[in-house]
Amino acid sequence: MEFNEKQIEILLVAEQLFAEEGFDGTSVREIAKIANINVAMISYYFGSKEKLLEALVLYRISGMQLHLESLSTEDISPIEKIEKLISYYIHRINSNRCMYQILHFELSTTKRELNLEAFTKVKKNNLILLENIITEGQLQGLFQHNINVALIPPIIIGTITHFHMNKPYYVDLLHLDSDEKYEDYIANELTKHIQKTIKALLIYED
Amino acid sequence: MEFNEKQIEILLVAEQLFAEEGFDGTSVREIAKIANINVAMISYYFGSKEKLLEALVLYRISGMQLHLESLSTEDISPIEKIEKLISYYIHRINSNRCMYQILHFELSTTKRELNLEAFTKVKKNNLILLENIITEGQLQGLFQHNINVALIPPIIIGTITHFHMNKPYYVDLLHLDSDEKYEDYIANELTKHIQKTIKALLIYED
DNA sequence: TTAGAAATTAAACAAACGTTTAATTTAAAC
DNA sequence: GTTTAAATTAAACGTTTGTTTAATTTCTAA
Repeated sequence: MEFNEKQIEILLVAEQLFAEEGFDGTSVREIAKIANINVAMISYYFGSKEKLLEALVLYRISGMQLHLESLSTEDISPIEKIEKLISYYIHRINSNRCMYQILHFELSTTKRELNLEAFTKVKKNNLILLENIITEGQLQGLFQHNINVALIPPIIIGTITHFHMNKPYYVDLLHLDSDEKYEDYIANELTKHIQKTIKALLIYED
Repeated sequence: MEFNEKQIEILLVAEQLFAEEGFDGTSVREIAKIANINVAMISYYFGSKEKLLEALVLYRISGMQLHLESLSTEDISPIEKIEKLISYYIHRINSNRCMYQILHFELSTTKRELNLEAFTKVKKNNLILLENIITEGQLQGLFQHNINVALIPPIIIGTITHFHMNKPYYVDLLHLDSDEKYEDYIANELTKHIQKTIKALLIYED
């Protein structure tokens, strides 16, 4: 599926609005107004509001796969690989914040049936990559053996997502009184915190 | 604010629907139908759909404070206190799953301005409790000192929330092919996993 | 038993919704 | 320059939305 400039403009406007106000909280007229097009263009291009959402999800997820295949073969320690993997992870969630927000809702609503196979595939691929790194670390005697690898991504994704969702609360609590400070905090403190947590979990003797 | 049986029935129906289909995805007629009342009763009792949401949030949050004041003075080790705190935490999120789902969305939407002071207060209280336990552990030489306490709740809440939101994915991945298995997994594996993670983080030497 | 308040109802309200229509403009191909 | 297809438009479509009205029933207290 390929889109022209106008279609992409509509997709981007829809993405932001869907993230901010929810799919059901966003009207096609709102999208059309901000994208500077006629309402009918949405049906004309995408068929319907719901198909617009499907197109958007597909458009974003296709570009979401981590480009980390090379990581497995890099000549650095498993610990460094974990650190790299986590910062890539965080970066991806950060740069796809709106889409994650949308998916979060769509995953838990019974209203629509989105085909999220592509998303599942991405997640499973990343899990295998993580498993490989951990196995490598275990073979080198660096990591413990009784580790539930499937529950590591939830820590990473969950923590960041929760942080984003409760932005006002953490902005207040941590005095992040500018967008720059907020972004910096995620890129530094929060990233380090998660890296440290996962490292601790891998090394910690139960 | 006190509610009679009929009002509570409406609140409970609304809670489930708001969680499943979102606030904007739920119509007052749908609520009325399931709650077996006339649509006008919602306006009659609560004023409006939006005020119904406000009432619901208030109704739930008021009963949400963890009853853990006693935990500080219990005669168990800081590690055990942390473990207890986490399982209480998880239990609370589990038994307030719908409300968390609703709050998650309402916190990140710009559509409505909910007064969530009460919720913030609960969170801040729990943070203080956590800080006290960690300080106690540090004084006993059990925990490290360079710990960002404010970032510990996000790990706990974020991980569980993420797990719930991606239920279909984890049901498939972990073969949790019945509701009982799913609940058991949260109460056992996932809870232990989070406890282990936090303990590791507190003990791990950077 | 009766008066008054509270609860409940069906119907109507205007506004907003997603979508379609039919007419018109723009662009591309010959 | 003409023809044909694609893009764009304003208007209208039928539903559904949250809310209000006004009439009626149920309950409560004197």
